[in-house]
Amino acid sequence: MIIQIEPQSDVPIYTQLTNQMIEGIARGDLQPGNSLPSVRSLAADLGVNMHTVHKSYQELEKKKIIRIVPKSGAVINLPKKVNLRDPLYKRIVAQCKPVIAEALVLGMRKEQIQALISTMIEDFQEKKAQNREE
Amino acid sequence: MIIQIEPQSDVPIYTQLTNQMIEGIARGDLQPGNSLPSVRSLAADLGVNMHTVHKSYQELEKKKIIRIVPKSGAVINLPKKVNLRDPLYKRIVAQCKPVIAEALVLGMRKEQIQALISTMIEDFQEKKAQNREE
DNA sequence: AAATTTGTTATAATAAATATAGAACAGAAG
DNA sequence: CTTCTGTTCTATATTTATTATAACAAATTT
Repeated sequence: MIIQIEPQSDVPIYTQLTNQMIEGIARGDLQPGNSLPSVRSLAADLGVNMHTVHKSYQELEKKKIIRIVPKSGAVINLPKKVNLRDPLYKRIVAQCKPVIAEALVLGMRKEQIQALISTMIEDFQEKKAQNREE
Repeated sequence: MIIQIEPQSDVPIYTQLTNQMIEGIARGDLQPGNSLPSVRSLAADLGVNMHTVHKSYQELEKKKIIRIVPKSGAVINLPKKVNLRDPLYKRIVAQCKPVIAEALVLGMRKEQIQALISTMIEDFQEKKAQNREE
C-alpha cells in the first residue's frame, strides 16, 4: 500500500499516517489480521522519524483499529459488533458535527450532503470489492 | 447565543469558537445578515485573548461564512448557490473522508452511517425551525 | 546459541503552533 | 471629539510536533 506524506501540510505527519492507514483498511488494501510494518521500517520507508510512526500506531490502537502486541507487532483488528453507546462512535459524531454544520451553513441541502456521503462510502466499498477479486 | 469554551480540551480555543459559531448559524441562533460581536467584547465575555477571537473570525472568513468589513465588523453571509466544484466543498469532503473511513473500519454499515448523518442534519434543521417560530 | 529486530522508554534539542499581553494606528460610529 | 472598530506589531510563555540518540528486554531470525 502506498502512503503519501506531505511534510508541508498543516495536518501533522502522524495524523496523515493514521488517516491513510484507516482509509487503506476501509479500501481493503489492508485487511483484518494483517500485520503493520514495524515502526522502524515504515519510518525508514517514509523518511520520517520512528517516534512519529509510533505515535500514529498508538493513535490507531486508541481508536481500537489495531492491537499492539508488545515486542512483536501491530495487527489490524476484526470489526466488532457495533454498539452506538460506545464512546468510539460518539467521537465519530463529534468529529462529523462541525463539518455537517459547515455544509449546511454554506447552503448544502440534506439530500446533497447525503449524496456526498453515499458516494464516499461506495468508493471505499467498491475498492474493497476489487481487492477481494485479486 | 451561549458559547462554551473548554480551555483543557485538546481542540484549540480558536477552533472551538469557530465550530460553535458555525453550529450556531446552522441552528439558526445566528442568522445571515447578523453582525458578530466585536473581537474585543467577545474576548472579554469568554475570558480569552482578543487575538484568539480574531483568529477564529479569520478562519470563518476563509470558510466564506462571514465577511469582515475593515474597521467595522463581521457579518454572517447569505448562503450562496452550491457549486460542488468550489474548493470549499472539496475541503468538506476531505474533512469527512477519514471519519467515514473510521466508521467503516469499526464495522458500521452504510445505512447506520447515513442514519447518523440524517439525525444530525435534522437536529440542526429542527432547532432552526424553532428559532423561526419565536 | 548468537545475532538481529522488535516495541518501548528516556532524554534532548529544535521548530512550529497556540495563547496571552500590551501597544499603536487609522477609520467608523456615536 | 471621543470611543470603538479591525488590524498590525512585538514579545513572551506554553504546548505540540518532529527529529535524534541511546538503551533495554523480549521476540524473531539466522
